[in-house]
Amino acid sequence: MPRLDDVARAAGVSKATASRALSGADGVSAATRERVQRTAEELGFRVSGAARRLATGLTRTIGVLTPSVDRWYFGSVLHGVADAADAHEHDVLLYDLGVLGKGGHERFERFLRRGEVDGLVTITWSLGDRDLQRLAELRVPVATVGEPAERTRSFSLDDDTTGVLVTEHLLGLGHRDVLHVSSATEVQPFAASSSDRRATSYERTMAAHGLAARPIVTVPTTLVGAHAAAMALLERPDRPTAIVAGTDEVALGILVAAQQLGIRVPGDLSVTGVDDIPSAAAFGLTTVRQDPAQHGRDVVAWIMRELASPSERPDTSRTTYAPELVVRASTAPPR
Amino acid sequence: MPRLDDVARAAGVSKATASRALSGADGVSAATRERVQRTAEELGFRVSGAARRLATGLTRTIGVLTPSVDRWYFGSVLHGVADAADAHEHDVLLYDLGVLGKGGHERFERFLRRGEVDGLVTITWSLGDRDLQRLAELRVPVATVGEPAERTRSFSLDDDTTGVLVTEHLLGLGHRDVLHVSSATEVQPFAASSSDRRATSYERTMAAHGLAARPIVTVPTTLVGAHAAAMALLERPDRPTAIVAGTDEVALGILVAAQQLGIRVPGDLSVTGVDDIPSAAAFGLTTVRQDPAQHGRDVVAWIMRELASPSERPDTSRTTYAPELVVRASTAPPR
DNA sequence: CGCCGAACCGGAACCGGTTCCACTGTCGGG
DNA sequence: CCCGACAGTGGAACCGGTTCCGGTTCGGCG
Repeated sequence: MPRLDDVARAAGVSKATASRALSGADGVSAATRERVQRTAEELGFRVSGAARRLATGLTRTIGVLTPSVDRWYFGSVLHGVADAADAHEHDVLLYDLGVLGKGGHERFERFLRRGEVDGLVTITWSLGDRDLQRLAELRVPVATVGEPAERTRSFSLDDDTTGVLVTEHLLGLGHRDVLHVSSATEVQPFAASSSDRRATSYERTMAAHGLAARPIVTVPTTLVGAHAAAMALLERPDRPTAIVAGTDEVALGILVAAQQLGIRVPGDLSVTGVDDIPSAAAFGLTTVRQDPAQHGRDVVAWIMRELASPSERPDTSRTTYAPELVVRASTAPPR
Repeated sequence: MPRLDDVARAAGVSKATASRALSGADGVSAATRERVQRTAEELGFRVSGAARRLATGLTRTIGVLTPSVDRWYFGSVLHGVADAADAHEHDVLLYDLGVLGKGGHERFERFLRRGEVDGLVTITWSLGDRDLQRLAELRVPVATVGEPAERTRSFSLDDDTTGVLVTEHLLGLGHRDVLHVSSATEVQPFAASSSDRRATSYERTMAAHGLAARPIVTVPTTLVGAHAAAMALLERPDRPTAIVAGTDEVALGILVAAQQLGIRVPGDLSVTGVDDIPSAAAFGLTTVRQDPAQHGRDVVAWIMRELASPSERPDTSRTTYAPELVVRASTAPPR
């Protein structure tokens, strides 16, 4: 494996010049640079990242702390992060903390001990407020995506509006008896969790129309869990004419349950979700769209800016994305 | 930020001894080791990964090349890889090549130029055979998961049996007119792709029972795509009594289409899938279970073994996992 | 024609660990 | 009692880049 020294010698220059020529720094004549680059190419030279890191102190790596990546939302954010990082010639170091509680925190500790990154993005649910505080002390740009955070910069859907959007939509169709089904957060949230804020925005909207909000029903976040809970819910005698679900997974759980119980959607029941996961389209689910991959790209863009010109005091501002209502076949006027 | 030197000085030993003490190498008395470790702890010392890498030539990192991680299968494998890698104190470097064709290959080239890993796992669809060849020349353990590969070690579901399992199941229920719906592979496969082999195993099973296999129908891999195709398919007059789908996503697409067309499942139509994705349970889909996360853990275990004691010639053996039939409510005897 | 500065380049000092090798002291065996 | 083996330790040479600093060279200007 050829070293920089070899390239330098072969090109008839010093290591210093070879380094400058290859890294694109100036102080090298065009001719020399060209020659060095060609020799490097011929020799099949590859810079040693380790050596470069040691010398510069920069890793050209950004870390991602996330709950299990096998879930759509987290995977999507990660996909966006990877995409943008790659565009900036940076690597992505993945720390999958797994389902919270189950060893996730030890993994986090290991990251703190061992992780070397230039920037860090944490995805919703990964961490509690105290942990975020410790990250902030890491002296690298840290951002959270999926939930507004106190301690760090954050990128997230404007949850205060999602409830308004779907509820208004249903009320506009003539519904009066609208129930909100929220998904249980699996971890102690920072301040008010996404699901809480989505629920609150539903309640606010109902109140604004002089309607009584039904008590929020909370079900598991997974499709299976939501489905099981929905089976019980839909058989209650006081079934509403419309349900605002906190996420698409919950909404789909309800859809499946309804089908199995012979309740027609949207004839007997209207249902809305939030997220616009890929299967939502297939099921004709009316929902609120968000683009997690884009959030991922945006957070990387911010990190890169921060790396290029660090802001004096830690930037803890929040970016919220406007939700977009997507009307499909799961909502209709009540019978 | 304290350096090893500082720790050594504070503990009254040399850098050499401090290094040995902290890295767990022997040649240090228990007392000294304990003392050094305590001082390191007190000073908040963290080894510089960059320096360690430079000195040892080892990155303690394993790379993952994958198509978009926002899809369940890929995300699940990655989850398993991350889990196992963490257990072995290794980091995970993610290279999300994205949807193939769309710049994925340039990303691959970048990886080749820049990626420094001790071991590499590539997930199905990431690469063609020629690329795999180039990876094999990288002098690090390489394994493929999700599909048997010629050039590398591989871990995958035994696709030659999945078709047997579900087809036998349907025939056992009394079905005679069984159709196979396959999903289109998005990239040129190595040899015979998963979907091809699943299809073949269906055909073989039909033949073994003296039944005519219907021509294979191919639909897009995504739920939406499959759904659209299924809408047309199910309205044809020669609708079969049972459908063997190549994946759960396709199966769900069919399920949704059936529901919208008023075709009862399993009354009018039985449907099976493959994968046992999380939502399969909620939909009561009869399917073949596989555990991608486990494959991910296994591949890491292999890499670790290979790192500990490299085999002489490249190990290109294949591990195949026995598929497991999960019977749910989407299959029943034909009417 | 002489002087000055910009452009280019080389030498050498890092970056922070690991590891080979030589050295000391101690202990068991002959 | 002496010698060899061996455990424990320190010195120093790496690993492979980047970058500071100082030295040439050369063109332009007074």
